Amino acid sequence: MKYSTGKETKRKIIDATFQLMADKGFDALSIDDIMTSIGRTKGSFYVHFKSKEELLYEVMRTRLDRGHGQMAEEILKELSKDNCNVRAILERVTDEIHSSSGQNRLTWAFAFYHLLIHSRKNEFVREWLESNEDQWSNFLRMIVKRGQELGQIRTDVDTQTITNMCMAIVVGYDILFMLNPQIDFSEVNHIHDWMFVNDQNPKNEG
Amino acid sequence: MKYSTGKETKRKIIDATFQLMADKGFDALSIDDIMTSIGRTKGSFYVHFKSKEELLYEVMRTRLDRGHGQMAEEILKELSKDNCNVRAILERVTDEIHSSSGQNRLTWAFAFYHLLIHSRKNEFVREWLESNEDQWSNFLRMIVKRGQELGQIRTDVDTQTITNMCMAIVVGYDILFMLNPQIDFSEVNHIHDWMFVNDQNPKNEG
Amino acid sequence: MKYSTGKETKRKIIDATFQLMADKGFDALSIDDIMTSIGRTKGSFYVHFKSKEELLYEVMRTRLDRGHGQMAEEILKELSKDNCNVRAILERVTDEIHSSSGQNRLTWAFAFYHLLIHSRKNEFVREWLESNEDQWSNFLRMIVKRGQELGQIRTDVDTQTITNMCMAIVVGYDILFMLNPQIDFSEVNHIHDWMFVNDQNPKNEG
Amino acid sequence: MKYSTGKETKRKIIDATFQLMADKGFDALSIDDIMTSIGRTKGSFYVHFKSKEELLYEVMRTRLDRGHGQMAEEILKELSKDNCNVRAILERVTDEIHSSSGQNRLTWAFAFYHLLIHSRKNEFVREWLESNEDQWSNFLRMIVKRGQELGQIRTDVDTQTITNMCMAIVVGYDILFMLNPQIDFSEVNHIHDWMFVNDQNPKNEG
DNA sequence: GATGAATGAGGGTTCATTCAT
DNA sequence: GATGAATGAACCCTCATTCAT
Repeated sequence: MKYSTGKETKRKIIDATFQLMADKGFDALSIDDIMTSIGRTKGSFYVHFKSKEELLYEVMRTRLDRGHGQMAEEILKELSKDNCNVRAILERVTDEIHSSSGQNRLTWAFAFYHLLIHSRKNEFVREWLESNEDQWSNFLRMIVKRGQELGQIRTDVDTQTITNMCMAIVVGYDILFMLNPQIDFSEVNHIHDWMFVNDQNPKNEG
Repeated sequence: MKYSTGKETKRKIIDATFQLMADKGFDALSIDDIMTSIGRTKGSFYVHFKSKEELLYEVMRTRLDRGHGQMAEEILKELSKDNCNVRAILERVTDEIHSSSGQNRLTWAFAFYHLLIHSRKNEFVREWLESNEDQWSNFLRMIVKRGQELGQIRTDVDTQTITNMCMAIVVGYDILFMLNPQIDFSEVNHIHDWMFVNDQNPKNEG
Repeated sequence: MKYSTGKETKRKIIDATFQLMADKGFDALSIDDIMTSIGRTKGSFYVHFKSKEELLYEVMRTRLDRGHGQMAEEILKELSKDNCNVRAILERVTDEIHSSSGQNRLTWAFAFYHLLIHSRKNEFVREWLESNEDQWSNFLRMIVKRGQELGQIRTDVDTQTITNMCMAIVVGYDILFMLNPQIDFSEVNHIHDWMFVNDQNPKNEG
Repeated sequence: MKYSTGKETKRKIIDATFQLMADKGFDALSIDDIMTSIGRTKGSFYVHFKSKEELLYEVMRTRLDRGHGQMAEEILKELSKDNCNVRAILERVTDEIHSSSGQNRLTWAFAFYHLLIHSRKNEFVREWLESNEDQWSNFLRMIVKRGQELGQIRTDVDTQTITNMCMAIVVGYDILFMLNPQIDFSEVNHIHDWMFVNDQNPKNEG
C-alpha cells in the first residue's frame, strides 16, 4: 500500500538502518539506501525524522542499548540472599548480554562497534556509550564484590580489576567474533573456572 | 620504519593519515584534509598514490600491522629450552603488543578498529585482518601449548580456548580503553595469575 | 476587510503570509511555515488555495493594494470646488497612504517591496504593480494639475514631473524607513513647503 | 579553454551573479544557474568561493557598493572654497550616483533592492547597507549644511530633513524606474529648483 | 475541512579524481 | 613533484504538491 502509518514506516527505517549500518557504517549509509531498501523514496524520510543524526540516536536507543534494566532488580534481590550462587548469577548476566543483542549477533556487533568508532567525533554518542558502560561496570562490580564477600570469588585480584577483566573478555569475544564468526561465544564463561574458588566449581563449559 | 619507498612526502601522507583517521575514520577523511595537514595541495596526492584505497592499504601495512615477525624467532628459540619461563615470555609478548602500537595507543586503537569495521565492506581489508589474527592466534597457541606441556599453565581448559581468552582480553582492554582512557592497561596481565599454576606465580603487582 | 470568501481559515492564511513574508520574503516562505503558524497542517493548505502562487495574488489583492478607491470620489468632489485647499487635500492623501498600510508600516513595506522585486520574474505581478502605480499616478496628477490651475502650486516645473517627485519622495521614504526605522515619516510633507506658493504656506509642523 | 585562471573565473561568477540576481533575486538563484551561465559545472563553484553566502558578500562589495570614496575628497576641497557653487556640486554627486551603477541601471536597481529585502534576514547584509546609507547620509548632510551656511540653500527646513528628502527622492526614482523604465531619471534634479534660493537658480534644463 | 505520509525535483555542499600548467 | 581549476556523482535536506484516510 502507498500510505502506511507513520509508526510502521518509522520502525522499518530503524530496522533497515540497523541492518545496513552493520555493513557500511552509519556515515557511509545514505538516506537513499535506507529508504530504497524499504520501498520508499528519499524525500519521505523527513516525515519521520528531523535529520539523519536523529535517526542514529533512535537506532542507538532502540537497537543498540544492551540495557540491563529489566534484569537488574531480580539480580539484586537474588544477590541479597545468604545462599546465593554468584557464579550462576554471573553466567545468567553473560547470557543475557548475548541474547539481548538479538538473533543476529554479528549484525549487532558491527553496528555497535561502528558506533564506538563514531563516538570519536560525536559528543552525544560518546556520552551515551560512556553512560552505557558505566551502568554495566557498576552492575558487574556489585556482583563481583558480593561474590568476594561470600568467599565464592577469589580475592587475590581486587574487585575493580576483576570487573574490568570480565567486561574486557566479553567485548573481546565480540571482536574475535567479528574477525572469525565461527568462534564459540560461550567460551567466555571459562574465565569463571578460574575466577571462582575451586569447591564452587562443579560446572564444566557448554 | 617499514616504508617501501624512500619518498619523504609519501611517508608524510601515510603518517598524517594514520593520525587523522583515528579521529574521523578513514572514510570521513578527505584527501584535502590529509594534504593540507602536511602543507601540500590536493592534486599532488596522486603523484604518490593511485587512489585513496591504495593509501589505506599502505597505512595498514606500515602503521597498523601488529607484526610479531622480529620477535617471533627469539621467542621460539626461548620456548624450546627445557627450563623456559612461559609466563615471562607471555608477558613479554603482551608488552610488545602494547608498545608496538606506538606512543599514542589511543590513536592506534581507533585507527585499528576503524579498519576492523571497514573490513565488513572491503574484502581485501577483511583478508588482511584475518591473516593478521591467524598469525597471532597461531603464535600465541604455540606458547600456551608449551606452557601446558611444561605444567606451567593449567590444563582444565583446552589450549585453543585459553589462547582465545588471552586474545580476547587483550583486544577487550583496547575497547575499554577507548571508552575510558584512564583504564590501567597493565591489568591485562592479571589473567596470568589465574592461568598459570600457583607455584609459578610470584608476581602480584596492581 | 476585503476578503472574497467568508472562510475563516483562508483569511488566517492570508494574514499569516502577509506577516511572514515581510521577514523572509514570499519565496523563502514555506507552506509549512504558514500553516504551522496558524495551527494547521500543510496538507490542508490546498483546500483553500490551488497553489502557492494563487496565495500570493490573494495577498496582493487584500493586503498590499494601496487602493484609493474609497477616497477618490470625495477628493474629486472637493477638487471641483472653487475655493478648495489643494495642499490640505494632498496631505490628506499622503496620510491615507501611510495609514492604509496598516499598523505595521515596516511589515507592509518589506512585503510590498518584496513584491516589486518579485515582479521581475512574474508578469502577472508586474502588471498588477504597474496598474497600481498608474492609478496613483493619474490620481495625483489630477490633484497637482488642479493646484497649478488655481495658482496654489508653483508652475516652474511641469505637472508630470511634480507628480513624479511626489511619488518618488513617498516611496523613497519607505526605503529610508526600511534602512532606518527611526526616520520620521511625516517629513515627507515638507516638500509641500516648497511646492506650494508662499502665501499658501502657513503650516510648519514636524 | 578548459582551465582558466582562478581570478578570471571568479570574476565571471560575480558578474553572472550580479546579472542574474536582478531577475530572480539571490535566493532564487541556484549555483547551477550561475555556473551553467558561464559554461562551467556546479562543482567548480567551490574552488572559488567557500559558500554561496560568501559570493553574495563579494557581489555586494564589488558590484553593489555605491561608493563615493574617490569623489569625496575633491568635493570636500571644493566645498571649503569661499565661492563654491553648492548646487553644481550636488548635481555632480547625483550624476555620480547614476553613473556609478554602471551601464545597466535597471539591473543594478533590481539587484540592489533585492539586497535590501534580503537584509531583513541577514544581519551582515543589514549592517553593510546601514553603513552604506550612513556614509551617504553624512556626506550629503555636509553639502547641504554648507549650502545653508552660504545662503544658497533655503533654511526654512532643517538640514537633516533636507538631506533625507534628497536621499528619498533619489531612491524613490530608483523605485519608479523599476516600475516604469521610461521615466526620466534626471528629473531628480528638479527638487533643486525649490531647494536653492531664487537668485541662485538660473538653471532650468530637463 | 483537516491530516500526515509520500513523492520528486531541486538546492547547497563535499569529494575522489583528472589534467593543463 | 606540485598546483589548483574543473568535473560529476553523491550526499543531506527542503518543499510544493498529491492523496488516502
